[in-house]
Amino acid sequence: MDATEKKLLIKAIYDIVSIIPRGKATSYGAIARAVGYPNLSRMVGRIMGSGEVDFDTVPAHRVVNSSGILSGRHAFGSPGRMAELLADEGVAVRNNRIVGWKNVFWDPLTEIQADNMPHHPRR
DNA sequence: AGCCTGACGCCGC
DNA sequence: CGCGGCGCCAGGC
Repeated sequence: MDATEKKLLIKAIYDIVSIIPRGKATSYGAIARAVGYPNLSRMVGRIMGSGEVDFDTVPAHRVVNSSGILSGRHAFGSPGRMAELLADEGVAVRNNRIVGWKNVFWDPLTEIQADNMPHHPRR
């Protein structure tokens, strides 16, 4: 993967993360699939934790692993900060894991398609 | 080039 | 549900 491709990939990832709704969360793998690189879930995590992400504009706290576990919590300053940010949005966290993960999970692929069909109800 | 690491994910037990 | 094992792949050394 050359520098140009990587740059585009990073932008695509930021775009996805930026539209994760409040009260929802998605996973590294789901983002990787949405941007067309299904095998690069690890790289999504690497980028989120690279220190280059502006947490004020990119809601990185809404990205967890496929089980709903806050695997990136150590990058938020204090240990409980990530859970705190989620709690403020109505997402409960217990033992570093999102409570009711299946219902909180927001899949970029299916949800973005729903956004493009304004004449049909979407949740 | 080889070796190790890791905000990952899937499967089996 | 937890845990280990394995596949995955970019980056750092």
